[in-house]
Amino acid sequence: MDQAGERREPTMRDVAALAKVSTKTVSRVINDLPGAGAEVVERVRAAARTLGYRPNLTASSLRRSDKRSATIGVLFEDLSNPFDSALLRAVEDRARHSGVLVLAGSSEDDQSLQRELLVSLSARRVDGVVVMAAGGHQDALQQERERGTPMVLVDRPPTFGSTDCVTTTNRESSREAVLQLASLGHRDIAFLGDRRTLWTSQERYTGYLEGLAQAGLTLREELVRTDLHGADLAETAATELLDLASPPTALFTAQNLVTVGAMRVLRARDLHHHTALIGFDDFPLADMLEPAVTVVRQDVPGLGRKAAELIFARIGGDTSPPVHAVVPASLVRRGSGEISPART
Amino acid sequence: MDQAGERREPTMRDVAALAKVSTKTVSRVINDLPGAGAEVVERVRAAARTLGYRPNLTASSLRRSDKRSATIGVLFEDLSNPFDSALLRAVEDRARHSGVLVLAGSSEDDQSLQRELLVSLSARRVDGVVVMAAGGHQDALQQERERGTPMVLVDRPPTFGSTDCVTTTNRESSREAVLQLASLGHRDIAFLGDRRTLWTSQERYTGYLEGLAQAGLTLREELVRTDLHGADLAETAATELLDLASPPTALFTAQNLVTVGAMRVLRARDLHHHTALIGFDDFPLADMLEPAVTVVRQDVPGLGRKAAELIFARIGGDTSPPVHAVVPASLVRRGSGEISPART
DNA sequence: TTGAAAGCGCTAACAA
DNA sequence: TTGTTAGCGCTTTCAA
Repeated sequence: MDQAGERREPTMRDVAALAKVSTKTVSRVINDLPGAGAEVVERVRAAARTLGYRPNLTASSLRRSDKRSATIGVLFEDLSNPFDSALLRAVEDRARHSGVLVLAGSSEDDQSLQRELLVSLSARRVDGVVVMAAGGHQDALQQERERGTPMVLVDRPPTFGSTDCVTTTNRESSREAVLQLASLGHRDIAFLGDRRTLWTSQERYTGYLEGLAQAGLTLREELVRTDLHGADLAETAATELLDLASPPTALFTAQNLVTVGAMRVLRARDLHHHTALIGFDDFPLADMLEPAVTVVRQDVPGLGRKAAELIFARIGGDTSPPVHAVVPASLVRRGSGEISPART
Repeated sequence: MDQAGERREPTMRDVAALAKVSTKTVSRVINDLPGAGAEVVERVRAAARTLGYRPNLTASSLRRSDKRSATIGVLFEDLSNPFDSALLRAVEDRARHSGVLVLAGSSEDDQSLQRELLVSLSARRVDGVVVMAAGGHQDALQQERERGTPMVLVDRPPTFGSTDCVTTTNRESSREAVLQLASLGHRDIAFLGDRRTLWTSQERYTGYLEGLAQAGLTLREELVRTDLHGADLAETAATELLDLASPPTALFTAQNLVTVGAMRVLRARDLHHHTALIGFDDFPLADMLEPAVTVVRQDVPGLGRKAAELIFARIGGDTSPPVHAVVPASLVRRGSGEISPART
């Protein structure tokens, strides 16, 4: 008895044999190249259909002179994070228009994992990569870039030259947030930030300092808490801040989960209508909380589109000097950032 | 002047030449295969390093007898959706352990787009696919499956046999939610659901009906609203329901965005502490709202892990009969579902 | 332990 | 318009 499942996958040769033409002709038909008679085209198409022929892009890109795989790599920190997945989606949409597929991976902000994934992508000969660089040195990225792989960094800039990047207005928007709080009369504005090794954290902190300076306020070192990786650490920090003899009347939380942690504490102490709060990064339902949360909103689809645009330009052969594109974020006033300090 | 960028990518041949061995020996070293003298291994490694050689998986998988690409495809509805991206992440984690990369795409619940993406994956000879089937017929999926491509459906079952799938307890958990509301004395429980073409919507509606029946309640047709695709439509529907002469005292919202839309309306009418609400699908900050929202929570990482486990088993050669795995969801009581009806 | 020859499925370069 | 030959970078097969 024949086992039906054991049929060999049909190739161009099989199609050619059935259509009584050469493989080259089949190739022309499959790829819609000119120089094939209308009648022959039909015969080849019919043969392909009969056999259930599927083109093999792997074999094709191996032989083709441009060596394109029609695939790009995306290496973000955590694909389940809303920011990362929104970016991925934006890149994917652009890729689809070029018939390009996306190989996606999460590097968990781990250098060696990022290096491994990069090697994996490299072995598959992706046409380019969009990367959220893991903290620390970027040797692996630089090395891959110098091999000639088109590369765009998002969210964080390269520590080496020669590659494009797309970031948001971390510093300027943070400054704006602090100025907003200061304009309401707040003089004791706390800063709660994520890991200091992150470029974005540093930028947001610098913006905070600039805001204070511009508003003529003095920095109170004890109101600055950093390395708050996760909502739990943020809760602890917020608790300590509010326990100070002279607690802050406003909080600037420089990251998503930090904002959530701080909110929990304010709520637990029933201070959420008395202590002002502005967070960096928008989040779902921020408008449904009480009070609704004022945030700095990044233009995530905009970041993704720009990154995609750049990588495809480079893949297309653009050799102009590297670009650092900055996509503006905006302050979304919802209430929590518009609370004035209690009169003294 | 030489253009440094014009160097040809080194191949195994180049490495072989430099190490003064055959390409076969290089192949053995690169793939850590036995049968290579310790001394030769070192010479080859050194040569590879000197030249900056990168193995070409594309060429390798073309020639190799198993034809594996060490790549799987993931085709979900929308990768920027938290449910989808959490699933992707779970699959990716499992894939990484096998040195497999993930080609990811969003089909937007569009059949023809799904078909196109499937063809793209197929052309790249992925070793298997994990798919969230788009609504309507599944001809393309079935066809691909019947070619022999290992396939696991998630969230929604296949309309054809012969393939694995992983879903959640849509019906049972919906029944449980309705029974919870009924046990508090609610007799007028509304159902607000997503598109009726979705299998999950149908299942959740069936669970709703079962819950009513089991509680001895009569179905009031006017309390059932379906095809609410997006928060806006849900808002409209909720408004209409609350405008009824005899409005519902409890809402069962069978999808994420529907829950959000309903909440907005309850809040706008200041009914959020008086009308009970249970939603299907958890969402971030559901516990920070007032009242905190009671939901049916799917075990998303569990779904993803199970799907990954199945696809890798099939890729590994498992030919046992197709499985329909069901991952239990759980009712998370937070407050909004524990509101009793006003006394009459 | 090592290598020579053939060929995976396809396209480039040329010729007819 | 169509076909022939060679070869992409690698692994298989088989021989040394």
